[in-house]
Amino acid sequence: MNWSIIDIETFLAVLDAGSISGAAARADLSKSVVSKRITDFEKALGVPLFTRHAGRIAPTDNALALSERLRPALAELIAATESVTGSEAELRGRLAISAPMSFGIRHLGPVIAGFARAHPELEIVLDYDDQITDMGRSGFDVGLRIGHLKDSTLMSRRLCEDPRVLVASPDYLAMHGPLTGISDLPRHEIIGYLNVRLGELWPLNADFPRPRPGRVMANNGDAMRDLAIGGLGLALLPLFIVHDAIREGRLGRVLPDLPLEPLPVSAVWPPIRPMPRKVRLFVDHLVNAFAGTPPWHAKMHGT
Amino acid sequence: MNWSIIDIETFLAVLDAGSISGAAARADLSKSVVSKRITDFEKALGVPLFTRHAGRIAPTDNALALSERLRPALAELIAATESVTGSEAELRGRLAISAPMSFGIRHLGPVIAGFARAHPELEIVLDYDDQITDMGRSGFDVGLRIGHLKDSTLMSRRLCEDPRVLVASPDYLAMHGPLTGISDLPRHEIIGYLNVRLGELWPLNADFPRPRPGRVMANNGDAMRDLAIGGLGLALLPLFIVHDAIREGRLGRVLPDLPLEPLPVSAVWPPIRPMPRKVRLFVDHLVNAFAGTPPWHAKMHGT
DNA sequence: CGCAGCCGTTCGCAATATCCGAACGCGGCG
DNA sequence: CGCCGCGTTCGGATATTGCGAACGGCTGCG
Repeated sequence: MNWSIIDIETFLAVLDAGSISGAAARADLSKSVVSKRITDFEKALGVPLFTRHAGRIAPTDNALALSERLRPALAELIAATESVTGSEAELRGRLAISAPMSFGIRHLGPVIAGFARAHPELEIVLDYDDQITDMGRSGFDVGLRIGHLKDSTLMSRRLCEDPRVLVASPDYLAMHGPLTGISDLPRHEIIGYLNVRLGELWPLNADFPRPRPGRVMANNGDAMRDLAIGGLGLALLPLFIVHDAIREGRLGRVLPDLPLEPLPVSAVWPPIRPMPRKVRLFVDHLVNAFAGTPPWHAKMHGT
Repeated sequence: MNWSIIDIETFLAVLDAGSISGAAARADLSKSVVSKRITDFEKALGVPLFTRHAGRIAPTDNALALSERLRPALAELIAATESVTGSEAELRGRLAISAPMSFGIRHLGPVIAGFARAHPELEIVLDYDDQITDMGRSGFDVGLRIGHLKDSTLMSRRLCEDPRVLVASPDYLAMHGPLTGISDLPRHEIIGYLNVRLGELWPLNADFPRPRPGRVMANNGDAMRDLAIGGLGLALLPLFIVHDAIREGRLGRVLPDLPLEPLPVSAVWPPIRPMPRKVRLFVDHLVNAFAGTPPWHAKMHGT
């Protein structure tokens, strides 16, 4: 047997990145290293894993089937080695965390930094991306999710709640007319969220009047807010994202009596048994950090 | 993560061998390499895996628990990489075969050599040892077994039958008196088989008269035959082992009407799903090789 | 069309990792 | 006591790995 764990991890990284140079950039390695590892792994297996088209690669069917089998086996191998750190030993290995970008930028940095300082032998990988990652496929240990959970195979724990408000800029309203009741909604556009169709973004009943899909969209809340400030449409956004802009008058809240339920913020993780200690400790850390008054509540009531 | 597959395999090999030098000898490596790999692995995990007592090592509880989890995960990882060789690709990797010594020496050499020639990229590891190996722990892919199978968790396939006969040398009989009926049996000794107590070796009912355990024993059929030729007792042995000595008059068959059923010869393998292709092809090869008249039947009827 | 940019592959070289064998200390045994 | 077998450490030789440059191919743009 002449392949290594690093060969397997490189193979999976190239699959996930879709290219050798992408995987190399993520791992801070040179392209030639990644290319050579893939070639060596193919040679060890005796079958091609990728087809090459003039500087482009595409996975073979064999490669896709192989990855389906390698991921859980590798995860178990890693979990086994990490499980052997007894209850009193310090955390080791890698903790990979995914979180929505806007939430992560604002509220997770110091929380995670505190955890990292408490566990100096633990490697932390943070991925802020609003795109819902498939926990089983992407190799993340823990994710934070805003909204109702759709993947019932994951373990989850509620952290806090995230209220949303419908907003628009004064310029937008001046240009597009009044919005004084729900019957005005269909005459307006709403800025799109790239990762979710309007049907899912707009949380109220199908019978309830709704704005039209807008001609602009973005893949995170900060960008959506800025487009709304720019007068490009309504925006339905978490309060923590628009709080400052509302206070500064760049955005106004519209239809404050809309029956919008707050969204839950939860930690989720794959159902590996036994639960990896690093995951348990991190989730506990999150729960403690968000216990009581969430940060944005404190700020809003302090002004 | 700074351990490798080789670290894991070395760790498991040291556990199985019970010592660093034992594992080094099996792998044809120097002691210092194995010692350093264990130390490096312990360092990577952050916990000791072995306690050291003046040149002796003993596994910690952590080590034993870890190995229970690592073995199946590693086996799956290896099976995954070996599964990707499509139906038309040649076999690769390693096929580890265990078989009883006397049977292996006589009848398996050319069969396995033929298989190895047909699959030049496949590494073959042969272990002839009458001691029953625990397939799940020892890392063998296929085993041959003579006798009724006791491990119902293994997959198995019947190859042929192995008739046994009770024999003694003319010298033994001249010295110890006649053996003309079963009532004479308790007056005689039978040569012991190291891996099996007499209760299991003697296949007939407990009511049935039986010879006494002899003062000599061996761990394989060839040695037992030679002890019988040397006049040290009766011996109950597969026909293929004593066939030549009977023909040459060095041994005589006694009580030919004893109701001894032939023993089944089977191939066994662990229930990995999907069945590794190399195992399937090898078992098919064995079935073909032993189809029809077993080799020892042909020789006996040819004289 | 030419050019720039991006892709993956190959190559030579420097740095790093691995393996070997010798030496050492320890415990058990005769 | 000496011998043996055990595991550990060390220096040196060998093998492996990673880097960066060069290359060819393809695409998009002016």
